[in-house]
Amino acid sequence: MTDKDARTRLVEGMADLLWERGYVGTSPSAVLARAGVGQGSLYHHFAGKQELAVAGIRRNADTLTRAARDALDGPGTAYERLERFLLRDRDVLRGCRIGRMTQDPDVFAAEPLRQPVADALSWVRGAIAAVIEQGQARGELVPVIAPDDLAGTILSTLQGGYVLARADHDEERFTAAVRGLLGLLKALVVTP
Amino acid sequence: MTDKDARTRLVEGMADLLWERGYVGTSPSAVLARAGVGQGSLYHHFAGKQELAVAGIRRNADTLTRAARDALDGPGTAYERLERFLLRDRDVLRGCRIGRMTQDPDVFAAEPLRQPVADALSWVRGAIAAVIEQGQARGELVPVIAPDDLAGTILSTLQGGYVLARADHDEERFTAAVRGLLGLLKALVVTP
DNA sequence: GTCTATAATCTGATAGAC
DNA sequence: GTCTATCAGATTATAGAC
Repeated sequence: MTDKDARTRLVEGMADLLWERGYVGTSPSAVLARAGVGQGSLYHHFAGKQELAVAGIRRNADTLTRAARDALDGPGTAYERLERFLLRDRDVLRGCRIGRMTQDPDVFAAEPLRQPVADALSWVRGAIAAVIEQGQARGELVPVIAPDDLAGTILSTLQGGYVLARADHDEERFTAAVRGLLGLLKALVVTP
Repeated sequence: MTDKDARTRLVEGMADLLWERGYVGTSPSAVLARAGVGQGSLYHHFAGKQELAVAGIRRNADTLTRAARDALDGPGTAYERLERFLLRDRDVLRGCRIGRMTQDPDVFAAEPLRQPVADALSWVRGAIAAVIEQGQARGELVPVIAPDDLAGTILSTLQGGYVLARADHDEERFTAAVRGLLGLLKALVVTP
């Protein structure tokens, strides 16, 4: 990590700390310590904490959307693709690096911070909805629920699963919620 | 509010600020300002910020479990009771006053802060599971999903619904997720 | 019990040397 | 570009008056 330039190390350090501690819980000095750079580099490359945080959030958003796309794309029926997405490897107790930002009061209030969070979650929701829509069009899924609504339910279950798991320090809370959701989704699968 | 004693006003002020700004985002001085009391009162009644926060979290936990019980208890089929719980009036954009605490790094790390959060969410999950179990026992719901798993899915959808709504500054994201969930739950209802 | 005064430390940012 | 030095203000807490 020390082989990269100061700017890159600052963005990576901020991205990690935003995931761990959120925006109000992250101080510029903590980022500097993690990145191993001096005060001057931060204020040379960025206007301040907020501008660096925007870059950190964008980085985390890229990681999230890439992982979602990798799981949702590829072969299989709609159910199989959703299952692959729901069961993909996750650092459950760390929570969602993007979803957690919505609880931060300063992120909620400042448009530059909130926009990339909203964009990333909307993108994932849209990708899930597309799989559902295709499944309904192909006759794999019973079309009793609007794809957008069901995509919201699926993404919400994941986001809420992180919440319950972190409350109990127990990944199983997340796994149980996903298991329940997969049970519900199976009822939509058209059996020939 | 000024007609109550300093201790009560401190707990109420802390509870409100924990909901709005979380633990790391709330300073003792902000609580003092909201409660309208001096520094001395805080450190007379509590050992410090953390002990006051424990009292604030307990207060918010009481509010949550009371509201959940009021919606889940009462007449109706299992589906009707779950629907009443899912559609109850909520201050969606403010998020869940208990669920949001799980994203706070200091709450996640400090047992005295985390325990009342875990207890409250477990209580609500158990109350939902009891309704499902009863519904399955009475033959109202198809018993294809373990009540505990499904209760986790339902509570997760709510917690995640807050996340999506706050990301977009739009209550409809929460409502859509709940609508999708109700659609899934309807498939479990036994039709005579 | 409640208040104000004080203090050590941290926060977010600027100045200016190299 | 990157660094260290510095700074005004906030944070968390203690001391002691009333």
